[in-house]
This record gives sequence, C-alpha cells and structure tokens, in this order.
Amino acid sequence: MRIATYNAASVRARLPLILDWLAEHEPDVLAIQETKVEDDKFPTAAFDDLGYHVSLNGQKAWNGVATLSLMPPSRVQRGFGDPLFPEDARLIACDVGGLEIVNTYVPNGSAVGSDKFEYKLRWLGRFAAFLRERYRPDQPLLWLGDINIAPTPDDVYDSRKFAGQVGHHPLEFEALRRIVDFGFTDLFRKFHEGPGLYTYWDFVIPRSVERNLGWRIDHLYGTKPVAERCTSCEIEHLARSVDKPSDHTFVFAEINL
DNA sequence: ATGGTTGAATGTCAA
Repeated sequence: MRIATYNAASVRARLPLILDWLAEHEPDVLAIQETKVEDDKFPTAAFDDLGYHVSLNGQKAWNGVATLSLMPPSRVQRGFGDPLFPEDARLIACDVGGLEIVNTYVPNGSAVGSDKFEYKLRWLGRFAAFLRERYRPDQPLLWLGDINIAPTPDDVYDSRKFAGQVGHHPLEFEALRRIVDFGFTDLFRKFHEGPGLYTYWDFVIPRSVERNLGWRIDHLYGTKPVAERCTSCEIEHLARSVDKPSDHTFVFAEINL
C-alpha cells in the first residue's frame, strides 16, 4: 500500500493540486489535515470520481481532517469519543483493508505559555491514552498527519533559535515520546538521517522554500508489523513549489500489506 | 526592525 499525508491548509483552495497529485502518485490512502470545511461542503464528488472513499471529520473555517481510501473504510471514528474533552475536528481513525489508520491534526500551540500551548499538551496526553484504549502495539497501525512538533535538532532549520519555543519545546518532546512509547517507529527516519529534510516551509518567511528554512512536522509512525513491512518513506517537494501551494508538502510511505 | 503570507469569512483570527 502507498499511504500519504498532506496538510492542505484548505482542501477547497488546494483541490486542483490534490487531484493532480492523486492522479500522478495513485496512493491507496491520503490523509488530509486542515481541510477547513464542514462535511456537507467538502468536495467529496471530486475524489469519488477518482475512486476514493471519503471519511470526514470537519468543522467550519478551521481544523478538519479527511481520510481518502481506495478500499472502503470500516470502524470509522471521529475524535476521541470523549464528551468531557473539548472536541475540535482533529482526529479521524478508520480501518482500511486490515490496517488501522489514525489521521491527526495536532494543535499548533500558538506560543509557549499560552492557553493554546496548554491545550496542545493536554491534547497530546489524551491522544496517548486514546491509543492505549483502542489499539494494541502488535497490530498493524499507522498514525500519521501534521504532528506540529519537530522532535530533534535535525527536524528544524535553526534548532538553537527555536529551542524552547512552540514546536520545539521539551514538554512537547516528552508528550510525543509518551505517544511513540506505545510502540511506534518514525517511518521517515527509518530511511533518512540528518538535517535539512523538511515538510513545512512558512509562507511568511521570504523565499523559505528556496532557502530551505523549514520544519519536519508531518510524520508517519507505524507499529512493528507496519515498520517491518515499510519499504520506503519519502517527502514529495514539488507540491510546495507549484502555483498556490499549501505551506506543507506530501509525505508518503510504501508498506507491503 | 516584531515585518512578512494565506484562507475563511467579511471582523479578525489562526497558522
């Protein structure tokens, strides 16, 4: 299976780009984040025309996740299923052909010390518990999406500058480690070492793409049965350089399932 | 020097 993740920063604004990418790369699954649209306004028909099933957890204007799959999904779950936890549309989980797929848009966190940063840490803690409630580390499980954390100095263009700031903070590293300790392997790092390999480049920084001032914050994590069968994981840079790009690009893995 | 861009919605916030 070929499985990809993409923070679209509006699925409607990015629709032509996504359709082109699907036609060229023919993934079995595409996990989209920041769809920024309610489910009844999602461009479902355009993906249906390419043969994709569409599983949605959207909301108006912000957040929103969608999982496209050539095989029909089952066991679809939107959010944590916990009425006590403040729910915005950041998680959709489903089973595709026996592979459990959890697609998340982790809160950005805004700035260290803000309410949004506290929410990010609480969300990550709730997600660590969610995994242990719903899954086992010995089953085929893939967690992917916009993680909004650059977990090592190699994962951001200026680690010293951003040390202790949002996206590169020790409390985020600790929260992510608790999640990864469930039994995950970072599929991209299984194949690629070193700095300069990014998935996001800020719109605001002049010529951030050309200067490679980026962050690796879009990740795919597999349990052991997935990591063992994963034969490649690559970043697809072109989608960040075309007309009207998202500020993220695609990351995709091949898994022999 | 606290700038700059983008999208949703149409104020201004979020990223």
